[in-house]
Order: sequence, then structure tokens, then C-alpha cells
Amino acid sequence: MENKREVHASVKDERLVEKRRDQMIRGAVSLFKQKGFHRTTTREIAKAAGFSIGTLYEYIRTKEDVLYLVCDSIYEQVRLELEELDTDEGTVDGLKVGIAHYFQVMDRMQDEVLVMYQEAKSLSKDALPYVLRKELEMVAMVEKLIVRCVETGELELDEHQIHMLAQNVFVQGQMWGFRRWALQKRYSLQEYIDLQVELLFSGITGFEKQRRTGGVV
Amino acid sequence: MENKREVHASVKDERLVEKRRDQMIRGAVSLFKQKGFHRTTTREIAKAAGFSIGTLYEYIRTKEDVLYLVCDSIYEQVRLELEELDTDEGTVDGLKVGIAHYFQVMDRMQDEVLVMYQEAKSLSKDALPYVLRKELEMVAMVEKLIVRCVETGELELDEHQIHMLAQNVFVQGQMWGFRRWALQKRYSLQEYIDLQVELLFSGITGFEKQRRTGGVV
Amino acid sequence: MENKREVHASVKDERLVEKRRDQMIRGAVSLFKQKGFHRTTTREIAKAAGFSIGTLYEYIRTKEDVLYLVCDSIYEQVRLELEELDTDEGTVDGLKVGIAHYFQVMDRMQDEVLVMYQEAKSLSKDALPYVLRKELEMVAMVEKLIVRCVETGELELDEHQIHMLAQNVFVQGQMWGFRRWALQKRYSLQEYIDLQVELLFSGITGFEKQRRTGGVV
Amino acid sequence: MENKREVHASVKDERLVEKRRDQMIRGAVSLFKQKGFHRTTTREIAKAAGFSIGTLYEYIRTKEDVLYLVCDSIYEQVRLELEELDTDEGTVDGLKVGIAHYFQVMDRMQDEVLVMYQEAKSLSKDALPYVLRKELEMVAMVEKLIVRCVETGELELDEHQIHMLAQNVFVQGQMWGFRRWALQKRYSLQEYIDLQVELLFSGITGFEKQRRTGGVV
DNA sequence: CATGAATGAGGCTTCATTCAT
DNA sequence: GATGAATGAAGCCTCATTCAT
Repeated sequence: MENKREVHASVKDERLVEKRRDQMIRGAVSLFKQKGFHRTTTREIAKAAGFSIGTLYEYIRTKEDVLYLVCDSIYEQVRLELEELDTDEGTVDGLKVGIAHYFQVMDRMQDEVLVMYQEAKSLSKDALPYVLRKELEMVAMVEKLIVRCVETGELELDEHQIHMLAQNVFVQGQMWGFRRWALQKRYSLQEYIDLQVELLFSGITGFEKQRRTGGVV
Repeated sequence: MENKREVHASVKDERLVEKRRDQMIRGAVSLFKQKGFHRTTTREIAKAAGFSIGTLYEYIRTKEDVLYLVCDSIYEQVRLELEELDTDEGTVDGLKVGIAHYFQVMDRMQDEVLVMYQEAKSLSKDALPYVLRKELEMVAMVEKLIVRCVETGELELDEHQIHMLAQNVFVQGQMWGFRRWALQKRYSLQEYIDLQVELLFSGITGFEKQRRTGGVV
Repeated sequence: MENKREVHASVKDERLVEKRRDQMIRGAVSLFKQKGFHRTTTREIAKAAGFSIGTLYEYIRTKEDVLYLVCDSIYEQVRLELEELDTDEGTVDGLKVGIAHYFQVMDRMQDEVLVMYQEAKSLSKDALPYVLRKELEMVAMVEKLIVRCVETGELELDEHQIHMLAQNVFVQGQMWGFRRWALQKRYSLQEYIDLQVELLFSGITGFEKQRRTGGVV
Repeated sequence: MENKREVHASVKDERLVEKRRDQMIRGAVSLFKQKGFHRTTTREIAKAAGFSIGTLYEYIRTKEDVLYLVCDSIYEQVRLELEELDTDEGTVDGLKVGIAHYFQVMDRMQDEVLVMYQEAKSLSKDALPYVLRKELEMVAMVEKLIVRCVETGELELDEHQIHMLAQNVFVQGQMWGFRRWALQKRYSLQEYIDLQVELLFSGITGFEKQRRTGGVV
């Protein structure tokens, strides 16, 4: 099972390809943030990356390749950050810490995540599946945290509830960035985390118990 | 305070303007669904609307006007649908019914909502505020339902919790459409509603209590 | 059996399409003469045609369409000119007159014919057959002249000889233009015609007889 | 009088230059056959030749140099093959054998000849004369065969007839390749040779006589 | 001598917008 | 009011050529 769609580069030197693509992605993300994929020209991307349009096309085949590489790279970054979150506890407090950590990652990368979700639809039918798979992987990481708590008996949830909760948490992380205009002028990140975890957990372990437990994270 | 950004039309006959814009919006939505705003040409819009490119420009000034009109129209439709949801009960069961209704609306209009959110970012700085205001209005409608339950004493939530819950519910409604590739192959709409309401309310009134209460909607 | 490959035009008005394509072809032929198809830019074609690049693309879809239209048009012109040659005599003298006429046409249109043969190879696999069919039609017109002489008994030739002669005559007509650098500085057109007809007919009716017959055309 | 246009090479080692150019020409001919000069890139040429683009440019100055070298090389090959044809007989049968031989050479090299004639027009004003001169040399070789027959009294032709005949024969040789789509599905090479020689000679020595003489080659 | 990464001019094509009819 | 032909700026991409290693 292929796990990556390879983007063709004319240049052979693998190390150089990596380096140039890095420059490219960095430049592109910053541009896509400002103007979106469609309003950004290939020349602007090349310039932002620090090389000529000709050189850009030594490392990609079409403009869409840039978008794919950007999406791929962002997912990878997020995934790497989230891997740290993978502490094998299986306690409710561990889960809370995990969620808080995830929200923090999504805060730090909100621009990138925004870009990715706004533009991913412009990926061709060819590239979309690879991106969606990454997405699922990430939800699965959240899900695993919950599953452990169920396995250790700390939480009592059926399969559907677990999955739905994972999706909700995942979306709430993105929501912090997507709806920043509504949320971030009202709450600090910490407030947002506390509030969401509270609402979430008062649902899982019971609101009363939650209330007694006090502070969340 | 302006509540609408007027889109200029050369044609004077108001009735005609409305009719033509209706044709235009209908065509544009269908096109934007398929290919997005940027990949849709003005000629295609005119054709889908059933008149010539020249005529199209009698009713708008720029392509972006079409997008604005589309977004505006979709919001209006959603808002109208949601207004029915405004039954003045203030009971938890009424709230549940309200949420279920909202999810059903979002299911029915998922294409339109998808279009709006994917493309709204392409609105100029000029038009964006009008769209965001509509958005807030809608969240407020959900919020009102919750507030009533608090006022009647059926729920005990502070202001922040109320607001956050409203946002969560609102986002979960959109989520059904946005993440259809992940959700809709796993759950039917009714299952989704039940699951979300359950998770939500077991958080609000306590999971144990919820469990005893039984079926959700 | 399709007899033409239609070139798509966005413009509806048939008369206008014809007019614009005429301008286009005229300009393109003149440019192709000078620099060949590949070295001619679409902008140059538009300019030579007397309209903008945008307008050019209202009447064609790709640059290759121009080449196809040019080839098609030249063939058509040649074919029309040759149709006059179709006098139903069936005499050797009539054949000679016909050949002479053909050579004169090829002299008049040598630039166009040159262009066509030099560039036709750049036509896509899609368009080539249409051009080759035209070519065969033209050879057939020459062949018919010979066939008649055989039918009336003025010449005694078998099928293969007839066909080969037709091809030879056809090629000798083109040769006058293709090898102008070698031929036209040595012979006038009339000399060329006389010489070729003489060589040709001394082969058909016998050289001695030819000699007695005297002047050719 | 210069007989060659020198193509500049940075590399000094003459033997190496020759070797590399040989590789280059071989690769280029094969590519030009498939896609023509303009559609072939220098990178492709380098790759087909078996070295890098950088190396390619050590042996030429511009892409056009490749074309010149290719044309030059093909002519040289053809000329060498034709030189064998130069048997000093001066008989009609010798002439027939010579013509047959020439047609066979043109059959064997039809791809190369096709390439050369299709692309030679892309040579700069600078290089063209050298190619045309080669062309004339070759016609002269055919002409010489005829001249000898006239000198020995086997044929009775004036200067113009001789020259024209030589051109005709020369062109008929090329025609076999150029019009292969029309000729080669109808005749075998041998049939083509027989037919052409028959038509040619029945014109020169009289058709009746030819008929009695029987087989041609 | 050989390599191949870098360059950027320039080619083809699209499409939002205008305006004469 | 409606039409659709005309416009040209601007976008994507290619490829001949150079030059540092």
C-alpha cells in the first residue's frame, strides 16, 4: 500500500531536493496564508523560496504539486508533534494532558492548518486520498488515547462513543484556529482548553464528579 | 449599521434584478459545488443561469459579487430554516429537539454550507464582515435555546459554558457535512444525532443521569 | 465518413467565423512562409490577422488548429484551381494542357504548397489523415486525366503505369516549388513545363513520335 | 572555397570530438525521426547520446549545430553509398543498374532522408548553403551516369534533358520515402523500381523498343 | 573533461470585463 | 435590457544555455 504520492523532481541529488522543497514549502505556506492557493502565482512561490521560476520547476511538475507538498508537510509536522503526546498512561488525567497538548499544537500551527483545510479541496482527485489518509491517522492518534482509558477501566464508553469523541476533540482543535475571529477574542488558549475539557469530561465522568475534581489541566 | 452590502446592478427594475440574481445564484451554487469558486468562470455562471455573459454583468460588477450573493443567499436560507427551531420552551427536551432539527438542516444543506465555507475566504476584506456577522447571528440562535434552559433552571451553566456549547453544537452541525467522508460512511444521520446529543448531554446533566433517561430524541 | 475535422470556435456567427479565419489563415501563411510553424508565435499570428490574441483564441482552440486550417485551406485552393483542369476530352493534347495547367497552378501557389509540406508533419495524429486524404484526391484528379486518354485509346497503359505516372506528374509539380533554388534559376516555368512534358510523353508515345510532333503546349 | 562549416567544440581532442559527435548524431537522428527537430529537446539529445547536457555543450554551441551535424552526416552517408554506383560503363543497362541502386539506397535510408528534408529548413541562413551544395553534388552523381551514356552514344539527349532527367530520378528516389504512405502500401520496392525505370526509359529510348527489350533490371 | 543545477526569456492559453449593436 | 465578440493582462510551464564544482 503506497503511503506517499511521489512528486517528480528533475534534480537527482536527494539531499538537495529535500532542501529546496523545504524552502519552497516555507515560502508557499506563507503566501497561501495571505492570499490562498489560487491567488498565489508560481513566480511568487519561486521568489519566496529564494530561487527562480526555472529552478522551482526542477523540483515540481505542476503548481498543484506545491499544494500537495505543503499539505503533506503540514500533516507531517502536526503528526510529529502529536507523537510526543503518545504517553502510554491510560488515565483520565493523562488523556486531559494529551488533549491539552493537542490543542496547544493546533494553536501553534493554526495558520498552517487553516491553509491546509482551505486549499486541500484544490488537490486533484489523485492526491486527495493521501491527504485524507493522513487525516484519519491523526484522528486515530486521539482515539488511541481514549481507548486506553477505556481499556484500563477509567472510562466506560462503547466503540461508537469513542470514535465520535475522538472526532469531536479533533475538530475542536481545528476550530480554535478556524473560528479564531469568534473564539480568540473571547478566550485565551488556556481558557479555551479548560472550558472544552470541562465540557467534554463532565460528559464522560459526570458533571458533578468533575465539579469536585476542580481545575482541569 | 448597514446590514447588507449592496451589490450594484445596472438594471433598474427591482423585480427583474431579484429574478435574475436568483437564476444566477442557483447556477453558481451548483457550479461552485463541483469546481469551487476559482475554477468556475463567469461564462459558465452566465450559462448556468440561463443568460449571456453580457447580461450577467448587468446584475453584478465583478465575479466576487457572485460569491457574495451566493454566500448571502445560503446564510439566509439556513437562517430561515433555523428560525422555525425557535420554539420558546426552555426545556432540555426542547433543546434536544432543537439541536436535532439544526443537524437535520445542516444535513439537507450540506453542499451549500460546504461551498460557503470553502469559498468565503475568497471574499474581499470588504465583504467578509457581512458574512461573519451572519455567522454570529446563527450561533446566537443556538445559544438562545441553551440560555432559555438555563433561565428556566433546567440547566446550570455559566455564561462561558453556554457560549462554548453553542459554538460546539454549531460546529458539530457543520462537521457532519465537512467530514462526510469520515462520518457519513459510518453513521446514519439519526445515529450521528443520537450520539452527539448523548455525548453532549451526558456532559451537561451528568452521564449517569443521562444513562437512566434513555433514548435521546 | 467524416470529410473534415471541425475546429471549434467560441463565436457563433458562422459568417464571422469564416471571415476571421480567413484573416487568420492569410496572416499565418505569410508568417509560416518566413519562419515556419514552430518559430511563429500565436501572438504574431493574431497580429498578422489583425486582431488580438484573445480574439484569435475565440476562433481556434490550440495553435495546431491554425496549422490545420492553413493546410486545409491551401488544399482547398489548389483543388479548386485544379477542378477547372477537368475538361472531359480524353486526348493526349488535352492531357498535356491539363498538366501544363497544373504546373502553372503549382507555380502560382508554390509558397503555400511549400508551407504545407514542410509543416504538415507537425499536425497531430488526429489531423493528419484529413490532410492525406486531400492529397490523394488531388492525385486522383491527375490520374483521371490519364485514365480518359487510355479509355479513348489515345494511350496504352496498364493500371500501375497510370497510377505511377499520376504520382510522378503530381510530384513534378511540387518539385518546381520545392527545388526552386535548383530549378528556377535554370529554367523559366514554360521551359520547365515543356521539358517535363517532353520527357514524360516521349516515354508514353515514344520519343521519335514525340520529336515529330514538335512543340508541346 | 570552404567545403564545411566548422562547428565549434570546446574539447580539443579531435578523436574524442568525433566519437562524441557520432554518439550525438546517432541519438539525434533517432529522436528527430520520431518528433522532429523542434519537438526534440537538447536534454533528450544528450540523454540519447549517452552523456549529460553539460557535455553536449562541450561539443556544440547551439541546438542548431546538432541539426547541421545531422544533416551533414546523412548526406555524407548517402554520398558514400552512391559513390559505389559510380561504375564507369556508359551503357543504358549500367544506367539502369545505377538508378536501381540509388533507389535501393534511398529505401534503406528513407528515415534519415525524411528527417533531413523535413528539418533542413530550420537551418540558419548560415548553414543552408553547405547543405544545398551537398544536394547538388548528389544530383551531379546521377547526372554523370546519364552523361556517360550520351557520350558513348547510347542515348541522345541534350544538356537540358540530361539535367532534368537527373533531377527527376533524384526526386523519384526521395519520393519513395516521402510518399511512403501512398506508395509503399501499393508497391514493393522492386515493383517501384521496375515501374519507374520502365516509364523513364520508354521515354528515353522509345516505348516500343523498351517493350521488346523485356525486363528492366 | 564531465556533470547537472540554475536561470529566465518567452511560449501558449485563459478569462474577467467591456462595449457596440 | 440583452447579446456576444473583442480585448489583453496575467498565469503556467518549457527549454536552450551557462557555469561552478
